[in-house]
Amino acid sequence: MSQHPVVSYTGRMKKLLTDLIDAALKTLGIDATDKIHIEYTRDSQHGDFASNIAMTLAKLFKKNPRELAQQIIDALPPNKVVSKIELAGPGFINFYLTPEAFLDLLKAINTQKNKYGLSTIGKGRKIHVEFVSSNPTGPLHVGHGRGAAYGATLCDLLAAIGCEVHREYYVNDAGRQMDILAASIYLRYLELCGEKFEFPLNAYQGDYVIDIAKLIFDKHNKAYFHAIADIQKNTPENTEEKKEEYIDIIIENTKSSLGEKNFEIIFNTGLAIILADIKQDLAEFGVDYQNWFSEKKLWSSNDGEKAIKQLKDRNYIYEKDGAIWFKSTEFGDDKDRVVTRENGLHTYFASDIAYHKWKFDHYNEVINVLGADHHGYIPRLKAIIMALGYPVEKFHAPIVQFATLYRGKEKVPMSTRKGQFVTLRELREEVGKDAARYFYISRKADQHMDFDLELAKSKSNENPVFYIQYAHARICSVFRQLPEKKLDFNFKVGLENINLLSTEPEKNLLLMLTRYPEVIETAATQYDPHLVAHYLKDLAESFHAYYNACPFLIPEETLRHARLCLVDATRQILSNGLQLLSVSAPETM
RNA sequence: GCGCCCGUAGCUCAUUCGGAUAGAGCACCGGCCUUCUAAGCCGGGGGUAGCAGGUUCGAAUCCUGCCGGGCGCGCCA
Repeated sequence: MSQHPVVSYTGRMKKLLTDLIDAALKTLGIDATDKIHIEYTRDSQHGDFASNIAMTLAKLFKKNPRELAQQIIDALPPNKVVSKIELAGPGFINFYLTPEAFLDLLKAINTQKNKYGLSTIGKGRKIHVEFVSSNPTGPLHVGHGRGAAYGATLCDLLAAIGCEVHREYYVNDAGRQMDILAASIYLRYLELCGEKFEFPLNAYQGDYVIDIAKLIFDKHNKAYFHAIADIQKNTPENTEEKKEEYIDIIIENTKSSLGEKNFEIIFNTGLAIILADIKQDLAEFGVDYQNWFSEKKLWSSNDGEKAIKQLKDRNYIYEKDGAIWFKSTEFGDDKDRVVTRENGLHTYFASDIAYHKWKFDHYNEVINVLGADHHGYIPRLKAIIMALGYPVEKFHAPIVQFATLYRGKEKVPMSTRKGQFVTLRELREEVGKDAARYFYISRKADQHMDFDLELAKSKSNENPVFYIQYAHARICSVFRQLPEKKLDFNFKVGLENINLLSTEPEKNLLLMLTRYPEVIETAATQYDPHLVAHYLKDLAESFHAYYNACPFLIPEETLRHARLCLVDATRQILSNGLQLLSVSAPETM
């Protein structure tokens, strides 16, 4: 065996048993290595591990599964780790392990410390991950928080299995929504100048817009002032039916009154302040990016035109009704998509073409974490990738479902434009970063989630994250008291006496520990961070049960050392797992 | 209307991508602190997995239909 600092221990115990069964099958003249599947048992009455191999092969060879299972059992080579084998049910083979089977496990955890669980199975994968990418038209709200927590944890998991991960936030710093924001800021500015008028229904109404206007007013006073009548000229009625048209004319008037340069100053001031706020918010949430990708730059750098031209050269671009279209239907999309509008402006979709070309030009895998409202986008994104000639199977777009907010039983209405939302920052301040990070990823991403603010605020102690952290703190406390009680802990002696760890809770805890590397691998490769959250809860549960069943700080030397070996390994795994989730592992609580 | 996601205990969710008697937390009931942190442990009640079929040794999981919920279907972003 070569001496890598980081070793894959994934499925070690499973691998061991797989090898045993494989050997048995070979003696029976059967070659079916890839059919062997070992699983954990739900019930300890079925042993520690089980295999359904006899049932799988029985179907193939038209044999009696129980008879075949018995033959396999009889042919198993002798070994030191299996204490008992049973034939059960329709043909399951159940394995019971000896404590010695876990010797390497405890040794590895003790040696590799916070590196334990890392692997190299993802080595060579260079992955671009885009997540959150909320328009910089306002602060992040709790809906974005889920995407942020999911994306960040996913990235950390992929890095943990050895992938090279590039985290990126796509900044929509061009386009109509940003113009609406600039106009909204300007209107609030005019209010500060003393103008009185009805605010457009479609403008951004949050207080943060007023705050930005105040900054501009404080600095420049009335330098940008134009009469509201100029801004409102030619507008239709300010009604729900005509709100889109209304705001577009407001934008036009604002641009022509202010002039391009001054409009840009307002625009950029708003963008800079909001983007800075988002960056700080995410940083405080433990979410870091390698790059903030500017949509605007895509076009100022000519990448946009180049991407469209590439599609044109491949004959996927045509003209109709004065607009330029992309033949996405050729790649399974419902309808073709406009790239350049009749008015000559490129669409958001055109930016996506250029951006995804850029991604695949620099990375060999692309993950785009999308909010549930963007799921309809996936077919056209795939169309882009296929049309440009990139491998579509290297593109993944996991969907993060919305978190529906509740205040007690009352649903909280959410609208960015109306400024009615609970911000991610508010949530963090109320429930704390640890609880928020854990809670967000504790559910499957494609599962709808109800987020009760009252519960999160008033009873944050009920959050399972505290349960896990408590287990960690308890262990730390045990080791703190070791010297106080004039006792010591010798890891080597503990290992030598590992066979003393024979009680039910000890066996359970050992079995939980062996699962860790596989949980990381599965969570990473299946893009399912929630598996880690649930695993840690289960691990903590096994530990709390052990804690209550067996004392650790006892006079008997050998038993004490053995137990503390197990307890210390548990602390290490709890710490490693929490770190992956960006949740703290406190030593006292 | 079409497309995607989903429907599991009173509530919020798991169920190792087809395995054995479907599990936790919260809530409810009963026990456990002169002993390593009671933010804990042990025990109990609680289920036709939306409904109806199908596939097979075996289905919450795969297929079909129906019912119910969320989201999406612009020359918006």
